[in-house]
Amino acid sequence: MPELPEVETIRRGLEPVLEGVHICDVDVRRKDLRFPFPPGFAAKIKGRRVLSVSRRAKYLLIALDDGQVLVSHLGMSGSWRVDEWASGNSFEYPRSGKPAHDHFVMQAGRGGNMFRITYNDPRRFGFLLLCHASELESHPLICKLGIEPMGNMLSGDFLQSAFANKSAPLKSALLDQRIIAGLGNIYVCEALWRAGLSPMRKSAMLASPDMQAKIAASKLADAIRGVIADAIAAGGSHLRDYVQTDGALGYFQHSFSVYGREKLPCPQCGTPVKRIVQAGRSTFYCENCQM
DNA sequence: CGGCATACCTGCAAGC
DNA sequence: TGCTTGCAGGTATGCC
Repeated sequence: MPELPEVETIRRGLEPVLEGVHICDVDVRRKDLRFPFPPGFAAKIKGRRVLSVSRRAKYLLIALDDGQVLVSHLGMSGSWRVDEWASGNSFEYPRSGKPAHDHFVMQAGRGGNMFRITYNDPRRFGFLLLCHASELESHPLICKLGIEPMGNMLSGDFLQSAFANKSAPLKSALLDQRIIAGLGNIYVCEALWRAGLSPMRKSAMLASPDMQAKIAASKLADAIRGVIADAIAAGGSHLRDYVQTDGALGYFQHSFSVYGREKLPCPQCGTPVKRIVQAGRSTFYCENCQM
């Protein structure tokens, strides 16, 4: 479910709830998600205070007051939910009952407010781990990540040097987290459509020194930045108060140009959108607009 | 090494 | 209606 814009939206929802809370109870309800929980996982979190909620690529980073960082990756179906209730009462689930697949629950308080912060993940491709802040950058899952698509590094020049000599199609290269970290299947499809570039184009074609390639690379960088910014803006508009209750795509899913729109008309030219499979993943594109 | 298929797991929609 | 099938937004692994 979540690509970078969804993770950023969840981060913005969690930040005002979590910052400063005292974690008074932690409940780990499975022995594993994608990875096994290490022994003592809950005990290392219990009693801590949350300093900040940040993000690197699709990873949520919850910094604790003893130097540990709770790292959360949502996989395909993970989400965080916050329930608030009045201090002094015990928590009660709404009448609809306890949701399935709540795997990790923290109870936390700040002032007179009590929060229950729950990680839910039906497919269990996500994971939670603890890492010391000083070792985060060298963590095997983090250290190979490429640049942030919202950061200053992303430019036509960057793409030209990153794609030089790469034989992989643009679709695969953009999904490669070691180059740009945080793009997933949806936003790669959308960015390529905005840039008017075929997902099958060899990446190296963008790296040639001629003006045409330079323009295409720069257009692609702008398209990536734009599609991510638009999706975050749409996700942000989905925030209610301080709580983002799930990892839904917000309103941006209503403005996909090609993703999930096989046989529907291209918004630009009306040609039916094509679906193909590349490296085992669906690719949606317009064969008329994307060359 | 790069690039691709596969595995992990559950839920859901489409098709019969 | 109820079953089967295929597909899903991510990442690590192993194979060529």
